[in-house]
Amino acid sequence: MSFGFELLKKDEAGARLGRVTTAHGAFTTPVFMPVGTKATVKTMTPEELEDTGVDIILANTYHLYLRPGHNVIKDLGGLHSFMNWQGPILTDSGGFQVFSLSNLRKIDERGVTFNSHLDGARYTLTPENTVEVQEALGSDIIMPLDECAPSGADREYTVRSMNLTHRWALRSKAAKREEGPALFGIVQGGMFADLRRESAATLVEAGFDGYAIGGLSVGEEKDVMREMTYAAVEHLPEESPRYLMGVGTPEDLVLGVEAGIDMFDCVMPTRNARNGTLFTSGGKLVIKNSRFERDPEPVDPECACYTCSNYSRAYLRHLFMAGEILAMRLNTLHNLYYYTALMKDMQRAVREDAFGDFKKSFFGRLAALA
RNA sequence: GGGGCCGUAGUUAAGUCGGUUAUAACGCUGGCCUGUCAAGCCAGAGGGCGCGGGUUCGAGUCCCGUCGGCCCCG
Repeated sequence: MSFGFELLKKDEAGARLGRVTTAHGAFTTPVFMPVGTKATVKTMTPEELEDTGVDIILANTYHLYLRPGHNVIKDLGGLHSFMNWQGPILTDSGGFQVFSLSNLRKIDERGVTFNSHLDGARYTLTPENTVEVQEALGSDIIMPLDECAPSGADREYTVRSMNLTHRWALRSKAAKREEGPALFGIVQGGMFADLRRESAATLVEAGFDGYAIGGLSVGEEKDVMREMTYAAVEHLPEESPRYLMGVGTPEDLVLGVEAGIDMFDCVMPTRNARNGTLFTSGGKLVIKNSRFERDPEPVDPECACYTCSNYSRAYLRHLFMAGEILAMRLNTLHNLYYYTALMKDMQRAVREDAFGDFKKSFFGRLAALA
């Protein structure tokens, strides 16, 4: 297997600089992975992703299994060839859909039975077939099936759910081909710090190529999310990559890196772009607001992206209000550029022993412009 | 000349046999979006019913007149 992680540097607070190697190339961490659920990061071509600085993307097992079907993709040479993205790909297992499509599924020891959100057809995801599907897709990093419990889950439910997730993780590991992709373990444990520690320790004992922290940013308070992150990280090995699943806002990313997280993914930059919210060095900007009707300035005067280099807020607002497809493209391009640039800034800060200063100026600027 | 239909938010319409603060959609304004069921979701503002009379306890709903638009017959 060609997967590897090298920890290049760690600062006193815990922020890390690292390097992940996969079968489809290497990338520096901390890294942000845009979400390309259905084998496309919505509105962007792979070339455009590369140009904005994207290193690795995420795709979804559940969605691709339903359509077009993993065997179709396998027959066409795998996901990389199919979608023309030659960089690393991480696939999520469908575990999040256990949570987000909770009204359409049933969980038992064997796995999760869904009614397809597309046509209602019933089918079952198990730890084993989830691994099989992800291997067929040709993913570089695969995730085991897990249960992402709701934020309000009580301790009894959470313990049961966590233990089930652990058993599924072991079954996933057993199902994986020897020379297959990298497999991460997913720490669960809800909003209970001791369960988070227990979950991390259990998975580390079993041994995985990397460790993800799942089940966060599901509606809990920010400080709870932080506490859970720290509780899990505490028991994760230095020499393995850590992935905080589904997170988050720019502020979350900075705090996550400080907590020692190496990888992140989130729909926020892409979805918010399509819904008219842009991220800037001065905070969020809702481009559809009427105050931008005649604003000739770029979205973020400090941004070097294609959108900011060529178009005014007034034009972007016009495109958005008119429902033009280009609005979503230009907005997505900007947000992804902002996110990847933020990660590169943090990499540089850790490399130069200046992460503390970076964090201070990052939050200072948001506060000053708020 | 005769007959008929239609005028209700910015727009297009719904308003039962007259009965609380006149509906909806789109548009507009604002907010939200965290391992994508998401070009999505939530909320808000906005009209007193073409105009003038009348009947009635009560009129967008009924009657009369009038203005505007459309249609049919001469």
